Amino acid sequence: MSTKFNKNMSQKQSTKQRAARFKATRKQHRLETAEDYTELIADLIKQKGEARTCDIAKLKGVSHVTAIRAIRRVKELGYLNSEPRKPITLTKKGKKLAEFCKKRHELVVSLFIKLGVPQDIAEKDAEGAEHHISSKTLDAIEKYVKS
Amino acid sequence: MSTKFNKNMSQKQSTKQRAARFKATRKQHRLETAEDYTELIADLIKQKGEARTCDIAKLKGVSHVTAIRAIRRVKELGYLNSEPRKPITLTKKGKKLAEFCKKRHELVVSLFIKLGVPQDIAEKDAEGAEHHISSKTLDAIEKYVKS
DNA sequence: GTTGACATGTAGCCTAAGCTACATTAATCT
DNA sequence: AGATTAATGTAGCTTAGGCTACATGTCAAC
Repeated sequence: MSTKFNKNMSQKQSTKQRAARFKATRKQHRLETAEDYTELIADLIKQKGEARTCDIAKLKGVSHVTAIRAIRRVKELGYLNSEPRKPITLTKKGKKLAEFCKKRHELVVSLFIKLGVPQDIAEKDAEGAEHHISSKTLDAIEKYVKS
Repeated sequence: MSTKFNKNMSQKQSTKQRAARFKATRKQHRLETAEDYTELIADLIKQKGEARTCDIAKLKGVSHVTAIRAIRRVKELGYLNSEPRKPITLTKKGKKLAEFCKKRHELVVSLFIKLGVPQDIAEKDAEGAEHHISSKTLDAIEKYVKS
């Protein structure tokens, strides 16, 4: 029956679409670490002149071991340079990413604040949510925030 | 020097605050699986009358093995009942969670759409972002969406 | 009542992100 | 210079979330 056929097809389709969304979210999660560390390092360099492992670990709220290993992976992704016992620097790619992340963070926080959320909660919620905001949505947020 | 002292103190404070935000985000990530599966199961029960492992795996876009193990953990958290080779049901706690997640998802999607984001992108971005939206921020979003 | 298909379960592997405990290097302070 | 402290690195463990390959259960259709 055509009705049933169509229903089944559309169900299958929406299953696929939904699965694709979940997959995209998981992919984004794998990038979160890189984004967080890169942004943190940019901040430290701006504020202190250099980014050292122990400060990164403190800021991130993890053990220095966890930080060391995360930094190694972010390095492998090409966002930073690090040599043993030397402060960390960002590559061009890393600087770009940090800039984008900072802007995105600020826009999401601004959005929440404009909606009436208190600053501290806006910061906390933005921290997790921002990584999943695509550039199209970001554009829309920017328009609203600046209107 | 008092100035330096205060600067150090406030820096330390903000480091702690920032670390706390990251920790909260990590904690939220650990709950994401539970939220996703619970919501998915509620959907399946509503649509098909029952929730079976293989359908959950398909919807989530993972292997059935991954689904089985995730379901076991969500069960341990008290959100669902599952017995070998039987369809899964939600506990009272699970039903409540599913309801909250559904509402939250819809509100976040509505927010993005109201900001001018196309439906499909809104859905995709909401999928990842929604888990990090606190109830206070959700209230603010609700007010805006319904205004 | 067998067969075949699909659902479910088990074994065992990988990577990421977390940890503690211990080792080493560097810097600072008598 | 030697001792202390702080930073960095290594070893080795855990848990969560992925996977494939193989084993078993269930059910329907012949």
